[in-house]
Amino acid sequence: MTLPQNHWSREEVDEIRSRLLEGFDERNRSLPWREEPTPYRILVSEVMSQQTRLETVIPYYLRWLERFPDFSTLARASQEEVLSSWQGLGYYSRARNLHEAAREVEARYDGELPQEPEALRSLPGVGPYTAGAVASIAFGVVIPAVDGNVRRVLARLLDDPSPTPARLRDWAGLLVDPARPGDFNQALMELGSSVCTPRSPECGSCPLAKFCAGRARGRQEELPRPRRRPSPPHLHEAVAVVTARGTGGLLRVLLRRRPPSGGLLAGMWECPGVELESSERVAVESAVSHLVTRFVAEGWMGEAQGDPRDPMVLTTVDHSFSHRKMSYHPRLVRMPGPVPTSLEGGEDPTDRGTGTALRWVAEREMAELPIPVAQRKILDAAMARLRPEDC
DNA sequence: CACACGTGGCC
DNA sequence: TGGCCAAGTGT
Repeated sequence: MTLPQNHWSREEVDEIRSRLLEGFDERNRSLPWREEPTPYRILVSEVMSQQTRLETVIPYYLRWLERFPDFSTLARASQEEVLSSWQGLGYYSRARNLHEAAREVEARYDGELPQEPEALRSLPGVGPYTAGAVASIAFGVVIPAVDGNVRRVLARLLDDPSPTPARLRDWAGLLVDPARPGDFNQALMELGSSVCTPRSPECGSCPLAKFCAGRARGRQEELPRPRRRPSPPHLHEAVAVVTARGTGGLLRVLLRRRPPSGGLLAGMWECPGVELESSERVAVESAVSHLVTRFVAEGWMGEAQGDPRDPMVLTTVDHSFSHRKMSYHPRLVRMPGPVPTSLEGGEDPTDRGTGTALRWVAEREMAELPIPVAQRKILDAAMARLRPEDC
């Protein structure tokens, strides 16, 4: 392995830095967290940006800052508020970790984010990349920040198809400008996202082309080597969209909260569902029927008598997660109701510490609850189906 | 090291 | 439609 100091001379390292920073200054991209950077805002922006495009992050960031302007506000918020604000961004453990990090900052650091990379690293949701990014951007600590963009740029500069994390850290650490570490790190990332792109990199306009070993061999397009992933499994789920009228004829939907820690979509609300062995129509009908029978037996309809009307078939919703492909097979089940007043908005009497809970949610409350994208689609379709009629 | 963990955009 | 990828982290 080539040692960092043997690859480029001192003068060449200086030139790489100045070329990169020059382009960064000229472009001078305007981003909300660059307006009035504070450690809190930089941390929020970096966590939101994990595995997520900046254009997607910006509106979430702006809303987040209005709702949780500082560590103290975030630390005092409920998990439900936090997840609601994160709803649609994905990787919801980031929100739970950021929430917990804010509480640690309040409790252990007197409300001030620590500057030391190791201290940052110990906060939940802060790994090597985020610690480096926050330390360098918010505090001027001379430390690299290696994300996917930087990895690709370095793989090409060094002509290394599979650079190890240690090698990437060493090279990025050699290059980082001691005078402007935060700007340098961002410049390297922006080069990767705008010029040194995964496909069809624009080497002609790259300020570092003359230093690029991959380019010299004409194989920049093959660097770094992509990891092959097996295609994720395709699963099926029967979904019961159970509705009833409550006080004043207000429409309510029976929703379930997923266990609040660990696992897919932790703490998010959804329509009750059952994983299916087969996607056959009868399997769906049977599963939904079982669910409804159970809800009635558990008293969710209170003293109400009568059977639900025949379930209505809603359009199947296909949704790809990062590691599985789901087909949701929803049925709209209208209960005779009314929802007993004692159950409206109340706690789940059948929650025996499983972490899951059921609740009759008014249509209006759904906007406040953290509900994943696929479930939103199901609920929207169900509400649209109900609206034209009087049920 | 491998895998879980969301969503949206692009081709 | 399907595969790839994005300012990664936790286990």
